[in-house]
Amino acid sequence: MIEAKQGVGRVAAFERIDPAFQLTVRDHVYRAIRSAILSGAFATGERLNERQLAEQFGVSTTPIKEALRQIEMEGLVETLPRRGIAIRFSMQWAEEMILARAALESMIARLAAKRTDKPSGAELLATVDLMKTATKSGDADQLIALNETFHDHIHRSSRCGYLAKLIERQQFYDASIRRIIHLDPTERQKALDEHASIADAIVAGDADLAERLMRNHVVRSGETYLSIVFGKQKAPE
Amino acid sequence: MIEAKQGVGRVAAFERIDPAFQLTVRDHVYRAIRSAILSGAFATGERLNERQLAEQFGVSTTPIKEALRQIEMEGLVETLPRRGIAIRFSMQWAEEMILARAALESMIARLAAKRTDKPSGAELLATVDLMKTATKSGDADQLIALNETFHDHIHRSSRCGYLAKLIERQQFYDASIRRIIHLDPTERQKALDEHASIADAIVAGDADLAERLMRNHVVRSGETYLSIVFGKQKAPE
DNA sequence: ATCTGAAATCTGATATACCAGATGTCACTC
DNA sequence: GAGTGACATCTGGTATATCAGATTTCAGAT
Repeated sequence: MIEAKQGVGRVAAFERIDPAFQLTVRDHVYRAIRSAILSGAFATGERLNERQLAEQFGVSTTPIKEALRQIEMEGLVETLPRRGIAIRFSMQWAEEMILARAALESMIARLAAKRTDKPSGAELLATVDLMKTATKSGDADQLIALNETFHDHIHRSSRCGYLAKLIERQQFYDASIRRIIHLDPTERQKALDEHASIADAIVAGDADLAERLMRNHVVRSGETYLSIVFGKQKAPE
Repeated sequence: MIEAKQGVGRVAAFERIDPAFQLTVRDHVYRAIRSAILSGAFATGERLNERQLAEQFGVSTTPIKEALRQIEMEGLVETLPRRGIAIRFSMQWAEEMILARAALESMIARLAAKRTDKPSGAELLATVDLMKTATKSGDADQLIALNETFHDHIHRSSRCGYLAKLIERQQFYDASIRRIIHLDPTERQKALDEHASIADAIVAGDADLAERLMRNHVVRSGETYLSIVFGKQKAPE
């Protein structure tokens, strides 16, 4: 008995692995193609070929087909039965993805303000504090990670699994682009101020304010990304 | 030459058929399974089996797999590699789908108010007039069709292809449920009033008002659908 | 030179076979 | 009787062959 107790104490605390975590060929292909499209590797209207992709990846067409169906559901390509697969992503598409994310993220911020509790609020404010430090030191990688943590906290506080998943699909820029942005001290400061005021609004339970601030934040930072990825300024409305 | 001219004049004006219109087995399966899930044919957490589905539909597993990947991207099922496919749709999921649609549809209404022009505005108001007539006569089928026309007009005025497509996927009720709703005169009148004021706001170019009205309309009518599909009232917030 | 349309060819769509991880069963051990 | 682990079996994942619509090519007719 004593030994058993000691044994339990010594056992390494292996974390439970997420069943959906294991990497399938399909998932790898999905991410690779998606990322290529979003980074602008293909022109709008350009055709993709299932067999050719299969050959490039060195796999059969089955996982390619499944990945393409997924990418199609995201609206990034269009499948024309027996004719081909055409790229749909464009600057306009990217603009609308930002708007979609702004709409959804502000909705989730509103709910988070209504549903958050003390401990969650404290965590959110703590994250903002870490952001303040990282902003001063200019640690881009840390800021990128904290940014994700920040939005994750809000998603969790909102208790909206579906909305959170939907928002994930509206992201068209990756870490490499984010890093470029966070090199600019002015941009870093703007983002920090916005994050701080959003956190305050949520903790204070001010749903309307949180919603408005979040939308402005997503739209503004989205436009900054747009100008980097597509190299031109969005026309004012 | 003269004959050619006459010929052109006599040629029936066949419309160009949409290449994506033809139906594939995959698409049929996609719609059938999606519809079944949304109508509550499966309990949350229940498992689907690819082989079994293939047998039921009388086809191979390939189109089944592709359809399931699509449905997975909509968040209605979750694929656990080598373990199974689990239903995720639930009342909570439906609530969030309504919120997502409210967020997106209000965003698109805002843009429509900014971007609409004279002829489009006239069409929208004309649609509302037809709705008034149909509401009085209580023609449910006509109302359902006009409802779709109404929202389509707004989507087109907004010039947002991506957002419009995204919104389509947030619909969890079908014509049969809509018909039940439109049997209630009170509900019909409410919907008509909302549609009329939304149209007015858009035509007047009042983006903020159009946005607010659209959101309230989607949330309110969504809750009515919820109570029908899931048979209980949503708790007030 | 232009037009026609049959045939070659390209593409995605579907069917089938097989692989490997996950799960369940149950004889065997202690 | 409780625990163990080999094995049968179930599931989705992947590879391959074949089907059929769409497009292109190009010889032959005008």
